[in-house]
Amino acid sequence: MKFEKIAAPKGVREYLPPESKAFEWVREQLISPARKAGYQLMELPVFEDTSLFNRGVGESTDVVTKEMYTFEDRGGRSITLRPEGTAGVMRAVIEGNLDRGQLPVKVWYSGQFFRAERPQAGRYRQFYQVGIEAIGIDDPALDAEVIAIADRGFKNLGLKNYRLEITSLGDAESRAAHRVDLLSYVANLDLDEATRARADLNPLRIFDDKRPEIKEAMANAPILMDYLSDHSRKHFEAVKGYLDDLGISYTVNKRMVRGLDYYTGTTFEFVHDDLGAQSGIGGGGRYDGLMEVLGGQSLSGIGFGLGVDRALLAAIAENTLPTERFNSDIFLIPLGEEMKSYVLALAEKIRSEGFIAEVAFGDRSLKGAMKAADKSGAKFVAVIGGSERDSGLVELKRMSDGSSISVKIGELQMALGAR
RNA sequence: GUGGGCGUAGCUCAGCUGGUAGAGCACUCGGUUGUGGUCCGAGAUGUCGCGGGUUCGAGCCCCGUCGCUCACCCCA
Repeated sequence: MKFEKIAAPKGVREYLPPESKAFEWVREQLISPARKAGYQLMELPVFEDTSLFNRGVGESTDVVTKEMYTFEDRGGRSITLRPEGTAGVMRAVIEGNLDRGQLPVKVWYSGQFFRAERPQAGRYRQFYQVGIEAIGIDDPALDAEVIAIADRGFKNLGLKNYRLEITSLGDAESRAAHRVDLLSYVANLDLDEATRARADLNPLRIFDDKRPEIKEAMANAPILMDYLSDHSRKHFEAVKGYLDDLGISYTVNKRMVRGLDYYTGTTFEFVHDDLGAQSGIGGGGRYDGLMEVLGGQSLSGIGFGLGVDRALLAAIAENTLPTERFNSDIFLIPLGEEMKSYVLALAEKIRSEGFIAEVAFGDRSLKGAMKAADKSGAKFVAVIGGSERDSGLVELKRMSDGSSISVKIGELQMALGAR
């Protein structure tokens, strides 16, 4: 009987050893600046009530209209695999009453997100993001710190070929004024059907079109930044000032568009130059109406999401990954069946001292076991047979140069630490 | 969802104008008594993505399909 193989679902990105080590490292570099800034972990479900995203992310967004993994569960509830992180965090903050305590609420998260898009380089149906949210304080200094935390993560990775673009999408008042003028401008353009449909959903989208003829047509379109209210303008100027003081370089992109409806005010994007079409490695911004829309208080918030998969691709492109591979400290080879139990116990003891100890399994020849030890990258090897057990002495062999010393079995841990 | 490119051993690939599959690396074992990385020898591994067609005969040609990949779109 031969069974057919089952492949992974389309578009998922998996990280297997040895590559998983690089993934783990990248994720840690990206999130450690948030921990150091006092952000605390929030561990959330990967699926939520569908209406959370419909309302939170926005009915007009592509994410909601055509990219969500939505299904009915056994209780007849409509469930969606989370396509982004902010809506879920806000839901949990409201539900857990975190907004009733000390503000700002500062949390970080890490995990998988899901969008049913056509996969391509750097774009997967299940992808990994780390992110932070700071909720409840509307202070431009906080905006600057949030951006600085993201930037620090990328710097931790050793990345250089990326840039930070910022803009302000203004408050509701600024946007309403702009929208009127933009709609009438776009109405006079000669657009194809698909583009017209996108324009009707959200006219800002047309700013993001990559086709030269569209870019040209939009050259004289009204820019949101020219419609900012006094409050929005002052806030944005202050953010830029803080970034300057922090020595974080940026360019103001007046035509930046974000695909999630909740963004307001300060909005930013990190773009890497070596990644092909999917070049955004992180992005975020302020979302002033979101909590209220989700049934909570009217509090402002700001946060970001960083793409772990893409950051890893960027680190590979810039060749900044650390080169050391997985190494155990010692590889123990039991000689014969009767020594296995003794060696398993010895391995446990060595591990309890904080060392990484592996055991040779299977009844292979000593030569085969030595090969396995070599491939494991172990720094030391010890062969343990009856004579070692009886004498209490073992040859501790250093794999890098083949030298060995005789040590007492009971003092193996000390020898590992010393050498 | 729309296009382009590609699908041969675990990996990277070769396969002449169609004659029923190969290399390198990796893997396993061995080169005599309990010690790896080099070297030598031996071995295992493929429904040539899948289905159909043309042909005496298809990995090579045709059609379809699935998958991967890149781009559009969108975004992390």
